[in-house]
Amino acid sequence: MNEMRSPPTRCNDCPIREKALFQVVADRYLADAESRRTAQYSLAARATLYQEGAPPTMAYTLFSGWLMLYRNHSDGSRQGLRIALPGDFVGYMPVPISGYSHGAFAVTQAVVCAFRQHDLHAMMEDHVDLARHITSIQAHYIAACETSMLGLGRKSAKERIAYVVAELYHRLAARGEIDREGQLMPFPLTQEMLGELTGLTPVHTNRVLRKLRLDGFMTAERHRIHIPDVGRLCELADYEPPEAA
Amino acid sequence: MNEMRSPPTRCNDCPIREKALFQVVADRYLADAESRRTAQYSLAARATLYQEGAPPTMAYTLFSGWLMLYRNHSDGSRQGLRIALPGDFVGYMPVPISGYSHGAFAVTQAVVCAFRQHDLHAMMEDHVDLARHITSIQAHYIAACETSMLGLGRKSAKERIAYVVAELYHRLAARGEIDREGQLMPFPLTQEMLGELTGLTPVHTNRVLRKLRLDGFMTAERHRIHIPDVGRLCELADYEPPEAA
DNA sequence: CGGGTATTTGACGACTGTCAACGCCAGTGG
DNA sequence: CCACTGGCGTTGACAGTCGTCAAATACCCG
Repeated sequence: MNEMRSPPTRCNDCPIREKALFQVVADRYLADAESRRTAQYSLAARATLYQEGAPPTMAYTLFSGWLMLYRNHSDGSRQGLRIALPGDFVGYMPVPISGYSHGAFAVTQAVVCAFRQHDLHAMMEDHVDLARHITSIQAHYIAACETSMLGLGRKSAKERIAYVVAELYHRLAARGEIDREGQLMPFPLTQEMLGELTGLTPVHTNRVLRKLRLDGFMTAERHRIHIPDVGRLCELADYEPPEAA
Repeated sequence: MNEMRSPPTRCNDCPIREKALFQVVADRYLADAESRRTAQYSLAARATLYQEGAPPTMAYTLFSGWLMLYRNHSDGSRQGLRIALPGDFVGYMPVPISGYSHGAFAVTQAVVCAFRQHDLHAMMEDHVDLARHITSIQAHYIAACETSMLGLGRKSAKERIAYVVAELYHRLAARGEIDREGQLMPFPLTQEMLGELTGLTPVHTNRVLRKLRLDGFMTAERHRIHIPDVGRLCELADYEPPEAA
Protein backbone atom coordinates (compact mmCIF):
# COMPACT_ATOMS: atom_id res chain seq x y z
CA MET A 1 0.00 0.00 0.00
CA ASN A 2 2.83 2.33 0.74
CA GLU A 3 6.50 1.93 0.17
CA MET A 4 7.24 3.57 3.48
CA ARG A 5 5.69 0.71 5.37
CA SER A 6 8.17 -1.81 6.62
CA PRO A 7 7.58 -5.53 6.08
CA PRO A 8 5.36 -7.27 8.60
CA THR A 9 7.03 -8.79 11.63
CA ARG A 10 5.64 -10.95 14.36
CA CYS A 11 4.86 -9.14 17.52
CA ASN A 12 7.44 -10.96 19.58
CA ASP A 13 9.28 -7.81 20.38
CA CYS A 14 6.10 -6.05 21.38
CA PRO A 15 3.70 -8.56 22.86
CA ILE A 16 0.08 -7.60 23.20
CA ARG A 17 0.11 -8.16 26.94
CA GLU A 18 2.38 -5.22 27.53
CA LYS A 19 -0.01 -2.75 25.97
CA ALA A 20 -2.31 -1.56 28.72
CA LEU A 21 -4.30 0.59 26.31
CA PHE A 22 -4.94 -2.07 23.75
CA GLN A 23 -8.63 -1.41 23.36
CA VAL A 24 -10.10 -4.06 21.20
CA VAL A 25 -9.10 -7.31 22.67
CA ALA A 26 -9.49 -7.53 26.40
CA ASP A 27 -7.60 -10.10 28.40
CA ARG A 28 -10.08 -12.86 27.82
CA TYR A 29 -9.49 -12.78 24.05
CA LEU A 30 -5.75 -12.68 24.10
CA ALA A 31 -5.05 -16.25 23.13
CA ASP A 32 -7.54 -15.98 20.32
CA ALA A 33 -6.12 -12.69 19.20
CA GLU A 34 -2.55 -13.90 19.23
CA SER A 35 -3.43 -16.63 16.80
CA ARG A 36 -5.50 -14.44 14.50
CA ARG A 37 -3.44 -11.32 14.51
CA THR A 38 -1.39 -11.13 11.40
CA ALA A 39 1.44 -8.73 11.92
CA GLN A 40 2.93 -5.65 13.38
CA TYR A 41 3.88 -2.83 11.04
CA SER A 42 6.28 0.00 11.50
CA LEU A 43 5.41 3.19 9.65
CA ALA A 44 7.77 5.99 8.80
CA ALA A 45 6.57 9.51 9.51
CA ARG A 46 4.22 10.64 6.72
CA ALA A 47 3.59 7.08 5.55
CA THR A 48 0.03 6.16 4.60
CA LEU A 49 -1.59 3.40 6.66
CA TYR A 50 -4.71 3.13 4.54
CA GLN A 51 -6.44 5.25 1.98
CA GLU A 52 -9.98 6.54 1.79
CA GLY A 53 -12.05 4.27 -0.39
CA ALA A 54 -9.63 1.34 -0.41
CA PRO A 55 -11.06 -2.10 0.42
CA PRO A 56 -11.01 -2.34 4.21
CA THR A 57 -9.07 -5.55 4.69
CA MET A 58 -7.38 -4.58 7.94
CA ALA A 59 -8.02 -2.67 11.14
CA TYR A 60 -5.27 -1.45 13.41
CA THR A 61 -4.38 -0.81 16.99
CA LEU A 62 -1.82 1.93 17.36
CA PHE A 63 1.07 0.89 19.57
CA SER A 64 3.27 3.96 19.36
CA GLY A 65 3.40 7.26 17.53
CA TRP A 66 0.59 9.47 16.24
CA LEU A 67 -1.74 8.93 13.31
CA MET A 68 -4.02 11.39 11.59
CA LEU A 69 -7.33 10.34 10.10
CA TYR A 70 -8.39 12.53 7.22
CA ARG A 71 -10.75 12.96 4.32
CA ASN A 72 -9.73 14.29 0.92
CA HIS A 73 -11.58 17.12 -0.75
CA SER A 74 -12.03 17.30 -4.50
CA ASP A 75 -10.15 20.60 -4.66
CA GLY A 76 -7.04 18.83 -3.43
CA SER A 77 -7.21 20.02 0.15
CA ARG A 78 -7.61 17.69 3.07
CA GLN A 79 -9.80 17.75 6.17
CA GLY A 80 -8.27 16.28 9.31
CA LEU A 81 -10.81 14.22 11.24
CA ARG A 82 -9.01 12.95 14.30
CA ILE A 83 -5.60 12.32 15.81
CA ALA A 84 -5.10 8.72 16.92
CA LEU A 85 -2.82 8.17 19.91
CA PRO A 86 -1.26 4.95 21.24
CA GLY A 87 -3.92 2.48 22.25
CA ASP A 88 -6.49 3.78 19.77
CA PHE A 89 -8.18 1.39 17.41
CA VAL A 90 -8.65 2.65 13.87
CA GLY A 91 -9.83 1.50 10.47
CA TYR A 92 -12.55 -0.90 11.56
CA MET A 93 -15.31 -1.09 8.94
CA PRO A 94 -18.25 -3.47 9.39
CA VAL A 95 -19.26 -5.85 6.66
CA PRO A 96 -21.51 -3.92 4.29
CA ILE A 97 -18.96 -1.09 4.02
CA SER A 98 -16.90 -1.51 0.89
CA GLY A 99 -14.19 1.07 1.44
CA TYR A 100 -12.51 2.95 4.24
CA SER A 101 -14.55 6.07 4.95
CA HIS A 102 -11.33 8.02 5.54
CA GLY A 103 -7.59 7.75 5.13
CA ALA A 104 -4.92 7.46 7.81
CA PHE A 105 -1.27 8.40 7.79
CA ALA A 106 1.51 8.44 10.34
CA VAL A 107 2.25 11.86 11.79
CA THR A 108 5.37 10.48 13.45
CA GLN A 109 7.14 7.21 13.12
CA ALA A 110 4.55 4.74 14.36
CA VAL A 111 3.96 1.09 15.12
CA VAL A 112 0.60 -0.56 14.59
CA CYS A 113 -0.77 -4.02 15.12
CA ALA A 114 -2.88 -5.21 12.22
CA PHE A 115 -5.97 -7.40 12.38
CA ARG A 116 -7.85 -8.78 9.45
CA GLN A 117 -11.37 -7.39 9.45
CA HIS A 118 -12.50 -10.90 8.62
CA ASP A 119 -10.92 -12.21 11.81
CA LEU A 120 -12.49 -9.48 13.88
CA HIS A 121 -15.89 -10.37 12.52
CA ALA A 122 -15.26 -14.01 13.36
CA MET A 123 -14.14 -13.11 16.86
CA MET A 124 -17.33 -11.13 17.35
CA GLU A 125 -19.23 -14.37 16.76
CA ASP A 126 -17.34 -16.21 19.46
CA HIS A 127 -17.16 -13.41 21.97
CA VAL A 128 -20.45 -11.61 22.35
CA ASP A 129 -19.22 -8.67 24.34
CA LEU A 130 -16.41 -7.97 21.89
CA ALA A 131 -19.14 -6.70 19.61
CA ARG A 132 -20.31 -4.36 22.33
CA HIS A 133 -16.75 -3.25 22.88
CA ILE A 134 -16.34 -2.31 19.25
CA THR A 135 -19.75 -0.67 19.29
CA SER A 136 -18.54 1.38 22.24
CA ILE A 137 -15.37 2.43 20.43
CA GLN A 138 -17.50 3.54 17.51
CA ALA A 139 -19.77 5.50 19.81
CA HIS A 140 -16.83 7.35 21.32
CA TYR A 141 -15.56 8.16 17.85
CA ILE A 142 -19.04 9.39 16.92
CA ALA A 143 -19.13 11.66 19.95
CA ALA A 144 -15.73 13.06 18.97
CA CYS A 145 -16.95 13.65 15.42
CA GLU A 146 -20.02 15.45 16.66
CA THR A 147 -17.85 17.65 18.84
CA SER A 148 -15.67 18.44 15.83
CA MET A 149 -18.70 19.32 13.76
CA LEU A 150 -19.80 21.73 16.47
CA GLY A 151 -16.35 23.28 16.44
CA LEU A 152 -16.03 23.52 12.68
CA GLY A 153 -19.49 24.97 12.30
CA ARG A 154 -19.68 27.33 15.25
CA LYS A 155 -16.33 28.18 16.79
CA SER A 156 -13.73 30.75 15.84
CA ALA A 157 -10.31 29.78 14.58
CA LYS A 158 -8.82 30.62 17.96
CA GLU A 159 -11.26 28.41 19.81
CA ARG A 160 -10.85 25.53 17.39
CA ILE A 161 -7.09 25.50 17.69
CA ALA A 162 -7.30 25.84 21.45
CA TYR A 163 -9.69 22.91 21.49
CA VAL A 164 -7.46 20.61 19.51
CA VAL A 165 -4.53 21.40 21.76
CA ALA A 166 -6.54 21.11 24.98
CA GLU A 167 -8.04 17.80 23.97
CA LEU A 168 -4.68 16.35 22.96
CA TYR A 169 -3.21 17.60 26.21
CA HIS A 170 -5.71 15.61 28.25
CA ARG A 171 -5.50 12.51 26.09
CA LEU A 172 -1.72 12.59 26.44
CA ALA A 173 -2.00 13.23 30.17
CA ALA A 174 -4.14 10.11 30.53
CA ARG A 175 -1.25 8.24 28.92
CA GLY A 176 1.33 9.82 31.21
CA GLU A 177 2.98 11.74 28.39
CA ILE A 178 2.83 15.17 29.99
CA ASP A 179 5.80 16.25 32.04
CA ARG A 180 5.74 16.57 35.81
CA GLU A 181 4.83 20.23 35.86
CA GLY A 182 1.95 19.63 33.48
CA GLN A 183 2.86 22.47 31.17
CA LEU A 184 4.87 20.88 28.38
CA MET A 185 3.31 18.55 25.86
CA PRO A 186 4.83 16.81 22.85
CA PHE A 187 3.31 18.15 19.63
CA PRO A 188 4.59 16.60 16.41
CA LEU A 189 1.87 18.14 14.22
CA THR A 190 2.97 20.69 11.69
CA GLN A 191 1.02 23.91 11.51
CA GLU A 192 -0.33 22.69 8.22
CA MET A 193 -1.74 19.55 9.87
CA LEU A 194 -3.20 21.62 12.68
CA GLY A 195 -4.89 23.71 10.01
CA GLU A 196 -6.22 20.58 8.34
CA LEU A 197 -7.77 19.51 11.63
CA THR A 198 -9.34 22.89 12.28
CA GLY A 199 -10.46 23.77 8.78
CA LEU A 200 -7.95 26.60 8.41
CA THR A 201 -5.22 27.47 5.94
CA PRO A 202 -1.62 27.06 7.09
CA VAL A 203 -1.13 30.82 6.93
CA HIS A 204 -4.08 31.62 9.11
CA THR A 205 -3.17 28.83 11.51
CA ASN A 206 0.18 30.51 11.96
CA ARG A 207 -1.41 33.87 12.66
CA VAL A 208 -3.78 32.41 15.23
CA LEU A 209 -0.92 30.62 16.96
CA ARG A 210 0.92 33.90 17.20
CA LYS A 211 -2.13 35.54 18.75
CA LEU A 212 -2.49 32.68 21.22
CA ARG A 213 1.14 33.16 22.15
CA LEU A 214 0.74 36.91 22.57
CA ASP A 215 -2.34 36.33 24.73
CA GLY A 216 -0.36 33.94 26.91
CA PHE A 217 -2.34 30.81 26.15
CA MET A 218 0.43 28.70 24.71
CA THR A 219 3.85 28.76 23.14
CA ALA A 220 4.24 26.43 20.18
CA GLU A 221 7.82 25.44 19.73
CA ARG A 222 9.36 22.88 17.51
CA HIS A 223 7.61 19.59 18.24
CA ARG A 224 6.16 20.68 21.53
CA ILE A 225 3.81 23.17 23.13
CA HIS A 226 4.14 24.96 26.43
CA ILE A 227 0.89 25.74 28.23
CA PRO A 228 1.28 28.02 31.25
CA ASP A 229 -2.33 27.65 32.40
CA VAL A 230 -4.23 24.63 31.16
CA GLY A 231 -7.45 25.68 32.84
CA ARG A 232 -7.47 28.98 31.02
CA LEU A 233 -6.84 27.23 27.72
CA CYS A 234 -9.71 24.82 28.31
CA GLU A 235 -11.95 27.73 29.16
CA LEU A 236 -11.10 29.43 25.90
CA ALA A 237 -11.63 26.19 24.01
CA ASP A 238 -14.86 25.38 25.84
CA TYR A 239 -13.31 22.00 26.55
CA GLU A 240 -14.49 19.99 29.54
CA PRO A 241 -11.81 17.61 30.77
CA PRO A 242 -13.36 14.16 31.22
CA GLU A 243 -13.85 12.95 34.77
CA ALA A 244 -10.59 11.42 35.95
CA ALA A 245 -11.08 7.69 35.77
CA MET B 1 -39.45 14.56 28.83
CA ASN B 2 -41.36 17.02 26.71
CA GLU B 3 -44.90 18.20 27.06
CA MET B 4 -45.35 18.09 23.30
CA ARG B 5 -44.92 14.35 23.25
CA SER B 6 -48.17 12.47 23.20
CA PRO B 7 -48.68 9.55 25.58
CA PRO B 8 -47.34 6.18 24.47
CA THR B 9 -49.63 3.97 22.51
CA ARG B 10 -49.25 0.42 21.37
CA CYS B 11 -48.23 0.03 17.76
CA ASN B 12 -51.45 -1.63 16.68
CA ASP B 13 -52.26 1.07 14.24
CA CYS B 14 -48.78 1.01 12.82
CA PRO B 15 -47.43 -2.53 12.98
CA ILE B 16 -43.74 -3.04 12.58
CA ARG B 17 -44.20 -5.38 9.66
CA GLU B 18 -45.45 -2.64 7.39
CA LYS B 19 -42.30 -0.60 7.71
CA ALA B 20 -39.96 -1.73 4.99
CA LEU B 21 -37.22 0.60 6.16
CA PHE B 22 -37.23 -0.45 9.76
CA GLN B 23 -33.51 -0.85 10.09
CA VAL B 24 -32.76 -2.35 13.45
CA VAL B 25 -34.86 -5.41 13.72
CA ALA B 26 -34.92 -7.57 10.67
CA ASP B 27 -37.68 -10.07 10.09
CA ARG B 28 -36.11 -12.75 12.18
CA TYR B 29 -36.32 -10.60 15.31
CA LEU B 30 -39.82 -9.38 14.90
CA ALA B 31 -41.53 -11.57 17.50
CA ASP B 32 -38.83 -10.71 19.98
CA ALA B 33 -39.04 -7.06 19.16
CA GLU B 34 -42.80 -6.93 19.43
CA SER B 35 -42.59 -8.19 22.99
CA ARG B 36 -39.74 -5.91 24.02
CA ARG B 37 -40.72 -2.77 22.24
CA THR B 38 -42.36 -0.43 24.66
CA ALA B 39 -44.32 2.14 22.76
CA GLN B 40 -44.92 4.34 19.82
CA TYR B 41 -44.74 8.07 20.31
CA SER B 42 -46.17 10.88 18.29
CA LEU B 43 -44.21 14.11 18.35
CA ALA B 44 -45.50 17.53 17.48
CA ALA B 45 -43.35 19.64 15.19
CA ARG B 46 -40.54 21.25 17.23
CA ALA B 47 -40.92 18.77 20.09
CA THR B 48 -37.75 17.40 21.67
CA LEU B 49 -37.26 13.63 21.42
CA TYR B 50 -34.18 13.51 23.66
CA GLN B 51 -31.67 15.98 24.93
CA GLU B 52 -27.90 16.02 24.75
CA GLY B 53 -26.46 14.65 27.96
CA ALA B 54 -29.66 13.05 29.23
CA PRO B 55 -29.45 9.41 30.38
CA PRO B 56 -29.88 7.33 27.23
CA THR B 57 -32.76 5.10 28.27
CA MET B 58 -34.32 4.75 24.84
CA ALA B 59 -33.41 4.48 21.20
CA TYR B 60 -35.84 5.19 18.41
CA THR B 61 -36.78 4.17 14.92
CA LEU B 62 -38.40 6.97 13.00
CA PHE B 63 -41.65 5.90 11.36
CA SER B 64 -42.77 9.16 9.81
CA GLY B 65 -41.71 12.79 9.69
CA TRP B 66 -38.27 14.36 9.94
CA LEU B 67 -35.97 14.68 12.93
CA MET B 68 -32.91 16.83 13.36
CA LEU B 69 -29.96 15.72 15.47
CA TYR B 70 -28.02 18.61 16.92
CA ARG B 71 -25.41 19.67 19.39
CA ASN B 72 -25.68 22.79 21.54
CA HIS B 73 -22.91 25.34 21.71
CA SER B 74 -22.11 27.23 24.89
CA ASP B 75 -22.85 30.56 23.18
CA GLY B 76 -26.47 29.48 22.75
CA SER B 77 -26.24 28.58 19.08
CA ARG B 78 -26.82 25.10 17.78
CA GLN B 79 -25.00 22.89 15.28
CA GLY B 80 -27.16 20.60 13.21
CA LEU B 81 -25.56 17.18 12.80
CA ARG B 82 -27.94 15.17 10.68
CA ILE B 83 -31.49 14.95 9.42
CA ALA B 84 -33.16 11.65 10.23
CA LEU B 85 -35.74 10.40 7.75
CA PRO B 86 -38.33 7.63 8.10
CA GLY B 87 -36.66 4.29 8.72
CA ASP B 88 -33.62 5.79 10.40
CA PHE B 89 -32.53 4.54 13.78
CA VAL B 90 -31.40 7.20 16.24
CA GLY B 91 -30.35 7.62 19.83
CA TYR B 92 -28.60 4.31 20.34
CA MET B 93 -25.82 4.62 22.91
CA PRO B 94 -23.83 1.56 23.98
CA VAL B 95 -23.37 0.71 27.62
CA PRO B 96 -20.43 2.77 28.86
CA ILE B 97 -21.95 5.96 27.46
CA SER B 98 -23.76 7.85 30.20
CA GLY B 99 -25.57 10.51 28.17
CA TYR B 100 -26.83 11.11 24.67
CA SER B 101 -24.00 12.64 22.67
CA HIS B 102 -26.48 14.90 20.89
CA GLY B 103 -30.09 16.04 21.06
CA ALA B 104 -32.94 15.29 18.66
CA PHE B 105 -36.09 17.18 17.89
CA ALA B 106 -38.96 16.80 15.46
CA VAL B 107 -38.72 19.04 12.40
CA THR B 108 -42.24 18.05 11.40
CA GLN B 109 -44.93 16.13 13.18
CA ALA B 110 -43.32 12.71 13.61
CA VAL B 111 -43.97 9.21 14.85
CA VAL B 112 -41.23 7.11 16.42
CA CYS B 113 -41.05 3.62 17.83
CA ALA B 114 -39.17 3.49 21.11
CA PHE B 115 -36.92 0.69 22.34
CA ARG B 116 -35.31 0.48 25.72
CA GLN B 117 -31.56 0.50 25.32
CA HIS B 118 -31.50 -2.26 27.89
CA ASP B 119 -33.66 -4.45 25.68
CA LEU B 120 -31.51 -3.77 22.66
CA HIS B 121 -28.44 -4.87 24.58
CA ALA B 122 -30.25 -8.02 25.64
CA MET B 123 -31.34 -8.70 22.07
CA MET B 124 -27.75 -8.35 20.94
CA GLU B 125 -26.90 -11.26 23.21
CA ASP B 126 -29.51 -13.52 21.68
CA HIS B 127 -29.02 -12.46 18.09
CA VAL B 128 -25.39 -12.22 17.13
CA ASP B 129 -25.83 -10.47 13.83
CA LEU B 130 -28.04 -7.81 15.37
CA ALA B 131 -24.85 -6.49 16.92
CA ARG B 132 -23.27 -6.33 13.50
CA HIS B 133 -26.33 -4.62 12.14
CA ILE B 134 -26.10 -1.89 14.76
CA THR B 135 -22.37 -1.65 14.19
CA SER B 136 -23.12 -1.11 10.53
CA ILE B 137 -25.67 1.62 11.29
CA GLN B 138 -23.04 3.34 13.41
CA ALA B 139 -20.49 3.06 10.63
CA HIS B 140 -22.84 4.69 8.15
CA TYR B 141 -23.48 7.49 10.60
CA ILE B 142 -19.74 7.87 11.09
CA ALA B 143 -19.21 8.16 7.35
CA ALA B 144 -21.91 10.83 7.18
CA CYS B 145 -20.29 12.72 10.05
CA GLU B 146 -16.92 12.60 8.33
CA THR B 147 -18.49 13.94 5.16
CA SER B 148 -20.05 16.76 7.15
CA MET B 149 -16.72 17.57 8.75
CA LEU B 150 -15.18 17.83 5.31
CA GLY B 151 -17.96 20.14 4.24
CA LEU B 152 -17.86 22.34 7.33
CA GLY B 153 -14.09 22.62 7.21
CA ARG B 154 -13.46 22.98 3.50
CA LYS B 155 -16.51 23.92 1.47
CA SER B 156 -18.09 27.28 0.75
CA ALA B 157 -21.53 28.17 2.04
CA LYS B 158 -22.98 27.61 -1.43
CA GLU B 159 -21.49 24.13 -1.69
CA ARG B 160 -22.56 23.16 1.82
CA ILE B 161 -26.17 24.15 1.24
CA ALA B 162 -26.18 22.46 -2.14
CA TYR B 163 -24.83 19.33 -0.49
CA VAL B 164 -27.50 19.17 2.20
CA VAL B 165 -30.22 19.57 -0.40
CA ALA B 166 -28.67 17.11 -2.83
CA GLU B 167 -28.19 14.47 -0.16
CA LEU B 168 -31.72 14.86 1.16
CA TYR B 169 -33.01 14.68 -2.40
CA HIS B 170 -31.43 11.28 -2.92
CA ARG B 171 -32.40 9.95 0.49
CA LEU B 172 -35.98 11.00 -0.19
CA ALA B 173 -35.85 9.55 -3.68
CA ALA B 174 -34.82 6.20 -2.21
CA ARG B 175 -38.00 6.39 -0.12
CA GLY B 176 -40.14 7.30 -3.10
CA GLU B 177 -40.89 10.77 -1.83
CA ILE B 178 -39.82 12.69 -4.93
CA ASP B 179 -42.49 13.44 -7.49
CA ARG B 180 -42.68 11.78 -10.88
CA GLU B 181 -40.67 14.40 -12.70
CA GLY B 182 -37.92 14.23 -10.11
CA GLN B 183 -37.69 17.97 -9.65
CA LEU B 184 -39.84 18.72 -6.62
CA MET B 185 -38.87 17.64 -3.13
CA PRO B 186 -40.59 18.24 0.20
CA PHE B 187 -38.48 20.47 2.41
CA PRO B 188 -39.89 21.24 5.85
CA LEU B 189 -36.64 22.74 7.18
CA THR B 190 -36.69 26.44 7.95
CA GLN B 191 -33.82 28.51 6.65
CA GLU B 192 -32.64 28.76 10.22
CA MET B 193 -32.40 24.96 10.51
CA LEU B 194 -30.63 24.77 7.17
CA GLY B 195 -28.16 27.27 8.57
CA GLU B 196 -27.71 25.17 11.68
CA LEU B 197 -26.86 22.18 9.54
CA THR B 198 -24.38 24.09 7.39
CA GLY B 199 -22.74 26.23 10.06
CA LEU B 200 -24.22 29.46 8.70
CA THR B 201 -26.31 32.25 10.15
CA PRO B 202 -29.95 32.45 9.06
CA VAL B 203 -29.25 35.70 7.26
CA HIS B 204 -26.41 34.34 5.22
CA THR B 205 -28.34 31.16 4.51
CA ASN B 206 -31.04 33.31 2.98
CA ARG B 207 -28.55 35.17 0.81
CA VAL B 208 -26.99 31.97 -0.43
CA LEU B 209 -30.40 30.53 -1.26
CA ARG B 210 -31.13 33.62 -3.31
CA LYS B 211 -27.88 33.22 -5.17
CA LEU B 212 -28.62 29.55 -5.81
CA ARG B 213 -32.00 30.59 -7.18
CA LEU B 214 -30.49 33.27 -9.40
CA ASP B 215 -27.96 30.77 -10.71
CA GLY B 216 -30.76 28.35 -11.52
CA PHE B 217 -29.77 25.60 -9.13
CA MET B 218 -32.94 25.48 -7.05
CA THR B 219 -36.03 27.38 -6.06
CA ALA B 220 -36.86 27.14 -2.37
CA GLU B 221 -40.53 27.69 -1.81
CA ARG B 222 -42.66 27.24 1.22
CA HIS B 223 -41.99 23.71 2.48
CA ARG B 224 -40.54 22.44 -0.76
CA ILE B 225 -37.69 22.90 -3.18
CA HIS B 226 -37.73 22.77 -6.96
CA ILE B 227 -34.57 21.48 -8.61
CA PRO B 228 -34.50 21.90 -12.39
CA ASP B 229 -31.28 19.92 -12.88
CA VAL B 230 -30.31 17.53 -10.11
CA GLY B 231 -27.07 16.53 -11.80
CA ARG B 232 -25.89 20.11 -11.93
CA LEU B 233 -26.74 20.56 -8.26
CA CYS B 234 -24.80 17.43 -7.29
CA GLU B 235 -21.86 18.66 -9.30
CA LEU B 236 -21.86 21.94 -7.44
CA ALA B 237 -22.20 20.12 -4.12
CA ASP B 238 -19.54 17.55 -5.00
CA TYR B 239 -22.12 14.94 -4.05
CA GLU B 240 -21.87 11.45 -5.48
CA PRO B 241 -25.26 9.74 -5.57
CA PRO B 242 -24.88 6.25 -4.09
CA GLU B 243 -25.08 3.33 -6.50
CA ALA B 244 -28.73 2.52 -7.06
CA ALA B 245 -29.43 -0.59 -5.00
C1' DC C 1 27.16 23.37 3.03
C1' DG C 2 22.93 22.83 0.09
C1' DG C 3 18.19 21.88 -0.85
C1' DG C 4 13.77 21.01 0.57
C1' DT C 5 10.32 21.62 4.09
C1' DA C 6 8.18 24.42 7.55
C1' DT C 7 7.31 28.84 9.50
C1' DT C 8 6.55 33.75 9.34
C1' DT C 9 4.97 38.13 7.65
C1' DG C 10 2.62 41.70 4.64
C1' DA C 11 -0.95 43.32 1.50
C1' DC C 12 -5.22 42.66 -0.22
C1' DG C 13 -9.81 40.84 -1.08
C1' DA C 14 -13.62 37.60 -0.56
C1' DC C 15 -16.67 35.43 2.33
C1' DT C 16 -19.48 35.42 6.22
C1' DG C 17 -21.37 37.52 10.56
C1' DT C 18 -23.82 41.29 12.92
C1' DC C 19 -27.26 44.65 13.51
C1' DA C 20 -31.37 46.56 12.16
C1' DA C 21 -35.54 47.00 9.84
C1' DC C 22 -39.31 45.55 7.05
C1' DG C 23 -42.60 42.35 4.73
C1' DC C 24 -45.14 38.19 4.35
C1' DC C 25 -48.04 34.72 5.96
C1' DA C 26 -50.78 31.63 8.97
C1' DG C 27 -53.15 31.04 12.97
C1' DT C 28 -55.89 33.18 16.68
C1' DG C 29 -59.36 35.55 18.90
C1' DG C 30 -62.79 39.04 18.76
C1' DC D 1 -65.06 38.75 8.66
C1' DC D 2 -61.21 41.27 10.34
C1' DA D 3 -57.43 42.93 13.24
C1' DC D 4 -53.78 41.15 15.85
C1' DT D 5 -49.66 38.59 16.65
C1' DG D 6 -45.70 35.82 16.28
C1' DG D 7 -42.72 33.22 13.37
C1' DC D 8 -40.24 33.20 9.28
C1' DG D 9 -38.21 35.25 5.32
C1' DT D 10 -35.88 39.26 3.02
C1' DT D 11 -32.86 43.08 2.40
C1' DG D 12 -29.26 46.76 3.29
C1' DA D 13 -25.10 48.57 5.45
C1' DC D 14 -21.15 47.58 7.67
C1' DA D 15 -17.42 45.01 10.17
C1' DG D 16 -14.47 41.25 11.03
C1' DT D 17 -12.69 36.85 10.12
C1' DC D 18 -10.30 34.23 7.13
C1' DG D 19 -8.26 33.00 2.46
C1' DT D 20 -5.03 34.08 -1.29
C1' DC D 21 -0.83 35.45 -3.22
C1' DA D 22 3.76 36.41 -2.65
C1' DA D 23 8.09 36.56 -0.53
C1' DA D 24 11.45 36.12 3.08
C1' DT D 25 13.29 33.54 6.86
C1' DA D 26 14.35 29.54 9.72
C1' DC D 27 15.20 24.82 10.23
C1' DC D 28 16.38 19.88 9.24
C1' DC D 29 18.54 16.16 6.81
C1' DG D 30 21.87 14.42 4.07
